[in-house]
Amino acid sequence: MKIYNTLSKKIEEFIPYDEKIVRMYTCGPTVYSYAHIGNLRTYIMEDILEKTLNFLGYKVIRCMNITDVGHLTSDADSGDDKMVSSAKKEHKTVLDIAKFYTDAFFKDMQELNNKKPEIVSPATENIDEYIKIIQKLLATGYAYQAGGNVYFDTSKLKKYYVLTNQEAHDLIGGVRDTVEIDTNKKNKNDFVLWFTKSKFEDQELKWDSPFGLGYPGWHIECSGISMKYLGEYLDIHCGGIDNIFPHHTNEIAQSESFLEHPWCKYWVHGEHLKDESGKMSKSKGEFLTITTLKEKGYDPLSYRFMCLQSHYRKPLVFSYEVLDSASNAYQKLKNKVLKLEQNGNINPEVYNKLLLNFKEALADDLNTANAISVIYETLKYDVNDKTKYELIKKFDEVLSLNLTKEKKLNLKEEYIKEKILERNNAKANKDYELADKIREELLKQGIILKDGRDGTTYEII
RNA sequence: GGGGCUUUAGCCAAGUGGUAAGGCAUGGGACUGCAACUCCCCGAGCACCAGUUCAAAUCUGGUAGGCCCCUCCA
Repeated sequence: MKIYNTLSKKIEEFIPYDEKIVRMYTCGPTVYSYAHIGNLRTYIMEDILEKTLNFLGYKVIRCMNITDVGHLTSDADSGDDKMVSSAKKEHKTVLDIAKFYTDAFFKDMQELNNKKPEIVSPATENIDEYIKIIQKLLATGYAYQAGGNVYFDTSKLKKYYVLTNQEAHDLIGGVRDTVEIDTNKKNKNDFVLWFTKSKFEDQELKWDSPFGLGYPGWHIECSGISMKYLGEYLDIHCGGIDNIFPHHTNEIAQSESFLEHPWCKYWVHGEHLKDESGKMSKSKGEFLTITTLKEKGYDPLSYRFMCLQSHYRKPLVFSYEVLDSASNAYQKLKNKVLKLEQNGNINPEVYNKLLLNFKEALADDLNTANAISVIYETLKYDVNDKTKYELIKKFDEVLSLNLTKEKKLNLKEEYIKEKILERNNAKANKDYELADKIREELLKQGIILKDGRDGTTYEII
C-alpha cells in the first residue's frame, strides 16, 4: 500500500521491517478532560489505517499511551500541569481524574467503532523505562543536567529538524512574548527529559530517580512506552498534525540518540477538524463531544461517516450542515444495504473486481472517500443482491459503519400485522386520526410503516 | 520572521496531462389519505493571471483568500 510519510513529505510504498508484521504506535490522549470530536478524528484515521493493514494481510501490533502526567499547559512558569489543574478544579486526585477520563475516552472510541489497541499503557506505569533512557543519554552526552532538571542537548545532533524544514535560527524571530525563556537550557530548542524542580508546588506525582525526586518530561513518555512494547524498530508512528513539532521531532531525537540507529520508518499525521473560527479547541467555540452529538440526536457513526468522506490529510471544517449531510447519507446507505436479499450465490467475478476497487482506494494513502464511492458503485452494479451484500459486509470490516448489522425486532410479527390491518381498516373508513395514531405508536417502537402500491409493509429502524 | 497546508457546483468531495466520479440538499415526477421511505430526472469547466503542451482542474511562475505549526494540543 501507499502512505504519506511526513519524514519524506512524499507518498511512499509501505514496507515494514518485518514482511508481515506491522508495529504501530499511536499517541494517545491527555486524560484531563473529555475528548472532543476533533481529537477523535485522528483516532478514526488510525483505526482505518490499522484495519486497512489487516485487510491487506498484515498482522498489526498497536500500542497507545495514555498521558496522565507531566503535560504542561504552557512552557512558561505560569503554567500548570493539566492533570493537576483538573484535579484541583474537581477536588479529586490526579489518578482519579486520569481513570475517569480514560474510561470516557474508550467509551467514545467504542461508540465510533474504533478498535481499542491491544496495548494501552499509562505514562505513570513506565517510569523505569524513561529513567533507563535518560541515564544512557546522560552517559553518552546527549543530555545534561541544569538547574535540577535533565535536558536533551539538541546541538549534539547532526540534524534535529527531521520532520520540518525549519532551521534553528528561524525560531529566533517570532514566537510569542508570553513564553518565558528557561535559562537553564543551553540551546533554545533543548527540551526537558526529567523535572526534579517542579515548576508547580501542586505537582502530586513524583518518583525517585538517579536525577532526584521528580517526574518525566512529556516527550520521553512516548519513546519509552513505544520501545518497551514494540522494540527498537517501529514501522508506523501516528498522531495529530500538531505533534509534528515539537513532540515527534523530540521523540526522534531522543529515541535515535538512545538506540544509535534509525527508529521509525513512517510518520503518519492526521489533519485537524476545524470549526468556523479555525482550530477546534477546548477553550473556544462549542465543545463538541460524542455525548453532545448523541444528545442532539446524531448517531456517532454519522460522524465517523463524515470523517471518512474526506481525506485524513485535508482540513475538515465542522458545521451542522456537513454533519446533517453525512447523517442523511449514512442513514440512506444503511437502508439500502438492509433491503438487500440474502439468498442466492455470490458472483465471484464481480465480487473480486469490486473488492479490488475497494482495496485500491484504501491502499492509495487511505482514500476513504473513494472507498465509500465503491459502496455506491456496488449498490448500483448489475449483479444479484447476495454479491452486493457480501461485498459490503467485507468493506465494513475496515470502514466499521455497521452497514450490515442486523436489526433486532422487539415486537412480534403477528402484532405488527394486526396493527397494520387495524390501520388499513381505519384508512378505509377515512378515520385518518386513528390511522396516524397507530403509525406513530409503531414508530415509537421502532417500526416504520410504508404505504405503497401493493399495500403496507414495515421496516425496523 | 520562519516552516507547511489549502482553494473543484448551495454544501461535502474524488481527480496527479486527454476533455469534471460519488454523496447531501434544492427543484420536478412516480408512489401515499397526507407524510415518511423508496424509485426516476435535473446542475459546475475547477480562486485569479501568465506560461509550457496538439491537449491542463491536473505541470511551471506569480497574485489573492482561508487555515495550521514554530507554546500544551489529535
